[in-house]
Amino acid sequence: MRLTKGCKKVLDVLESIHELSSAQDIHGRMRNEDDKAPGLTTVYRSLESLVSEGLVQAVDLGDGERRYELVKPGEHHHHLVCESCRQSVHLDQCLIAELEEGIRHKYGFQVKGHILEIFGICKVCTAK
Amino acid sequence: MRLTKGCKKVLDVLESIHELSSAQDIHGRMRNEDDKAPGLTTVYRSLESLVSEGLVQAVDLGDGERRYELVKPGEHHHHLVCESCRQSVHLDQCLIAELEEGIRHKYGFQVKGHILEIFGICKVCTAK
DNA sequence: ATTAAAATGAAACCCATTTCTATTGTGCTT
DNA sequence: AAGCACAATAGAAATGGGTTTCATTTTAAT
Ligand SMILES: [Mn+2]
Ligand SMILES: [Mn+2]
Ligand SMILES: [Zn+2]
Ligand SMILES: [Zn+2]
Repeated sequence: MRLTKGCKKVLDVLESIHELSSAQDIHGRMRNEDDKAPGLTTVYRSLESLVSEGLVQAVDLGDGERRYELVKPGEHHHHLVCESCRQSVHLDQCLIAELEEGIRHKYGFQVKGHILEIFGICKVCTAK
Repeated sequence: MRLTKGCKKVLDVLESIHELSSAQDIHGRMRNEDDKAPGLTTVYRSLESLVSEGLVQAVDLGDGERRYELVKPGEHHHHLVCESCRQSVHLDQCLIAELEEGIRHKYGFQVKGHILEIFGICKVCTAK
């Protein structure tokens, strides 16, 4: 599968941001610097492709607005999301992968995926 | 805080189900057995109270529809959700609680809460 | 019984996402 | 170069869960 023009623009934005961004954030940025950038529908479609390609991960923070970010191809990670400043710490390793074997043994359950996000107050905000 | 009539009806339904149910599920059930059961708004409000009382937990499976279930007061747990039959295994202990101390040490991040759900194929569905 | 506070239901509203339809762009064939 | 088939796109409209608003009904307190 090929990267369409829309996908490339979305990738550009994601490369320049490096924070979790919603589809609308991304679309807004694109439209800021170029009035005739792809429409919102195309952004959604591009994100869908990029996610299934493993170049981007979708993150669900439970607030009804999915966020996206670049990841190392095929990998994923989780976050410590600060409820005060909304910044997040991007964890370097998945805490769940190592549990999969145990879960399969104990419950006969084949793990295919998971959601994990941790909320709280970050170091900076605690200091204030 | 007192349990209103609406809350009690919602609790009744949740006691009788013992599976993750959406607000609309719950409302539907209530309306099935009683045409003039509380409206959907009241169901949402009741769930909100019950959650903040710690009697019910809200579960986010990332599909935009929150589910609810009774829990031991003040406790919470996570699930292995089967993508084939949609049933879930209710885990007996939280896998994250024990990591909190480490996270605080390593990142200076005070953990307040988290989302964790695991998806895959359950034992029964694998057998088929 | 009177009155204030809490709970309720119907409808309006919100907003991210999806669907639908018409249009445009791209590559390939002749 | 012109024609054709198909993928990609835009934009509007529909969807759908959830929340807000507000008038009305219940409940509790005096
Ligand atoms: Mn990240
Ligand atoms: Mn459960
Ligand atoms: Zn993970
Ligand atoms: Zn937990």
